[in-house]
Amino acid sequence: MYSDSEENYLKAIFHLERFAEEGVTTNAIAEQMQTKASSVTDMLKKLSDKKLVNYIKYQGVTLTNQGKKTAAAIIRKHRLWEVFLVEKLDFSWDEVHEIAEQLEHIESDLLIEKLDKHLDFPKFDPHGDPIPSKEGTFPERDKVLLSEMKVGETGVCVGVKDTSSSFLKYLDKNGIALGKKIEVLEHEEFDDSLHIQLGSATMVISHMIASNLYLKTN
Amino acid sequence: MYSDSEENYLKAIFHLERFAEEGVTTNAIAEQMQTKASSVTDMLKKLSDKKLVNYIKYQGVTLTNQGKKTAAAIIRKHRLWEVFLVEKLDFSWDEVHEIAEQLEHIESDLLIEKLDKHLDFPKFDPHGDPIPSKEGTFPERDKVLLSEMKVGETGVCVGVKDTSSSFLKYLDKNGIALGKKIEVLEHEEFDDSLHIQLGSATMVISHMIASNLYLKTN
DNA sequence: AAATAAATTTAGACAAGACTAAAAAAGTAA
DNA sequence: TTACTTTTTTAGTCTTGTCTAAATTTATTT
Ligand SMILES: [Mn+2]
Ligand SMILES: [Mn+2]
Ligand SMILES: [Mn+2]
Ligand SMILES: [Mn+2]
Repeated sequence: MYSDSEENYLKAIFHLERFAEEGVTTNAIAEQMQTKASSVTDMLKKLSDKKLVNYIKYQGVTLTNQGKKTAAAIIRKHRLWEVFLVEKLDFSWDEVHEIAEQLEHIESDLLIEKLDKHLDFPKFDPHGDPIPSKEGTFPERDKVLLSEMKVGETGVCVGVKDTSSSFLKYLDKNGIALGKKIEVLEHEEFDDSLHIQLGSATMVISHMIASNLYLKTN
Repeated sequence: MYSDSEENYLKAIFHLERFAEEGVTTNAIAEQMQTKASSVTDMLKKLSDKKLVNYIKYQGVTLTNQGKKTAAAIIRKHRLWEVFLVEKLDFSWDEVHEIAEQLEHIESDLLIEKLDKHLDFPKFDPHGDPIPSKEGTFPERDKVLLSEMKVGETGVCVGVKDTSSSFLKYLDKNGIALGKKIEVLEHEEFDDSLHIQLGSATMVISHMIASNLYLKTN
């Protein structure tokens, strides 16, 4: 239906649109996609011709409904494959993104339906990101950054903001994983580091870390 | 490493090479790939530059060792994915080829290693075709076409020669599947049809069918 | 309101992979 | 051996997706 490149642009615009109040800018897309602004302009014209984006010269783009639906479908595939890689093939959560980037372009509705069933209809991927339904709606979940929690509060890890390999490996090394319970014991004013209770252990965590970890508080 | 198109050409040449005494001809490749002879010539030059084929103008091509190794790796991926689709996702054997055609181009050695393990290191795909090892060697298996068996002989279905959806569906409909035991009861001289014993049932099978079904005789 | 800077688009080029039409080589028949 | 046929290659074109360099538009300063 759509080329890999077109799909990647749609995905990039979709992600950028959530933080943009106006249209998404050419430069923002170029940076996200690691490409040149002129290449972006070329592609925006093509996507516009195909009614996937609303594009007015010099004014950035927004996705059309068709564009949003298509982007959601690609994200759905990406995240389902990530679940597969971690749950079934025993990959660790820092290894799956690049492979999912390829797998997300495999074209077969039946395949995704069967994969979804095989994985028992997961709602969140290995990084805690929501998996959109076939219809394109994203499951919501209350979550808050660890850095925004007050001393004495308790929560369960449900996601990461930064999904870089180095951050995920740091969490692994320190025994922090999705599903783990954390209590904020103490807040260090000087550098905003936190003392936390993790299972039976207690540890100190920098603000950098705490501001990239999502918890669900009850 | 190599583009999807290059990989597809290598695969086509690999399959054609097994029935060609001389080099594989341009026209044969064009037919196999559903493309034009001129496109084939273009690609043969590229593959030759990359030392994947031995190509002399007007004399057809053969794969180099590097070409053979690469082709085997792609076939390995294709067939492992087919096993996955049938064994884990519950596809039927007539639905998997097109999807495997896409999945075979996913690039990750680790993925294939883990998939292989997940599937418990299968040696044959859902159609009975051998899955080459990581090193590129194909497992052998004694097998004979049902049409070449003598009256009274017994064997177990281990593969199909024709893998078209219509043939596979015919087999499904008639309860013929890999692993099933078949005995040749009678040979009809007039049209070479066969009366066979399949489990507790007896049935008549045309020569067309019998000459596309491989059995292992003990 | 100019002048300057930044963002964006256009123009022109290139590589990959395909095609058509024409030329060249190889094979076959008279 | 010459004529005809088939196969293969070459020449030139097209599309997709990318790039650089230049032009244009928009935004920000003085
Ligand atoms: Mn990812
Ligand atoms: Mn993810
Ligand atoms: Mn197949
Ligand atoms: Mn097969």
